[in-house]
Amino acid sequence: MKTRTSVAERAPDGVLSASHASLKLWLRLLTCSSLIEGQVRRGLREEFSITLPRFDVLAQLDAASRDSVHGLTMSELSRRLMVTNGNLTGLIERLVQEGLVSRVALATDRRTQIVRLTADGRRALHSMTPVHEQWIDEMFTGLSSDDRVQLSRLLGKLRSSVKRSITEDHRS
Amino acid sequence: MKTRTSVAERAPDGVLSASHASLKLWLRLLTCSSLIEGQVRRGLREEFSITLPRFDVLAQLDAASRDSVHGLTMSELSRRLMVTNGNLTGLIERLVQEGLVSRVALATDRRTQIVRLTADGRRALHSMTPVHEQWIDEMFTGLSSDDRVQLSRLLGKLRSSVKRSITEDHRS
DNA sequence: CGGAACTGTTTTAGACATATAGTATCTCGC
DNA sequence: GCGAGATACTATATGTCTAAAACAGTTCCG
Repeated sequence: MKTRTSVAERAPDGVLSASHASLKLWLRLLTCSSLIEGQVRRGLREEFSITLPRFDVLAQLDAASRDSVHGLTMSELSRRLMVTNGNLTGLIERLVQEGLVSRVALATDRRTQIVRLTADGRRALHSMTPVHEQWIDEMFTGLSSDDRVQLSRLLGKLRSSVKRSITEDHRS
Repeated sequence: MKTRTSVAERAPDGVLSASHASLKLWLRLLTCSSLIEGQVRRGLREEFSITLPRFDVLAQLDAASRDSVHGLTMSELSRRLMVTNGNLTGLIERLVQEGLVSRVALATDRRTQIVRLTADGRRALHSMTPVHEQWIDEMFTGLSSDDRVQLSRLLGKLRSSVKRSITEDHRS
């Protein structure tokens, strides 16, 4: 994680409230995200003795293989997982030790490493995904079908807004 | 963070799609959260040379003082920040070193430590909050006023749903 | 060809984060 | 009072995580 809260939720419902609208929205988003992530993390640890980052790596590799791509480079993987390259090095190293993932240098460019799921890795992942998905489903039960559609739409819109704000942003 | 992605976003738009609805929603939520958090983290580091967790501590303490509470205990603070007690110990230790926060034992119960903003801490925080809020505002510009109301409502609903799922959950 | 710039990865230093175990203090029932 | 349990916090071990620097291999261009 990473941290969890960012600024106090409670604000006086007076004059300042309106200007804090975005802030409150962000805090609410962060709360949901942290709660869900915490549950998933705990579940993975207790049921499968694996950490969330490692699970994420396996899941991304599996998804990539379904797109008929044979493994991913370190850079591509770190981009998809939204973590830094340096972070990934250690993560993959541990997964290689555990035999869940293989890492081989690309012949045509000896700088790049191609990471793949091993048979063990794929097997392990497939034993976890249904349970993982069930946890998520359970946490979302309070939302109606329409709610989900709306939420998905709004989050998509937010993602675009944030990304635009990031690319335009060249404060430095 | 903590990690960022959890399971691949792309899923075949075929038969399985429907059952992955919650999963996709969760990934979208996590993406938004990670993007925003990353920007805030970067901004705080570049503009103010402070980390997000430390900023969060200061903000929580300030918010608590506005509620006419004189400081917070370690436990209350860790609850509000949604981090473990052990984590907070080191965090506060560093903030005390920097002189932004003070920590004194409660006379009536020598186990509990009361944490407060120092004058320096309050000053530092108040120089950061307007800028911080502006960053958030900017990232949310793509959402209309109505979008925000809806998103806030849906996230509130989701939060309840997740919390209920957590309290009911006694797998072990 | 041969270096300059670029790209892909690893290394390093420091800060978070969790879970678990341990210490100190308080509370309550007897 | 006094011990059992509860509570508040700290210590330890391990695992992310980032930013920045270092390293290695490629490409580009004169």
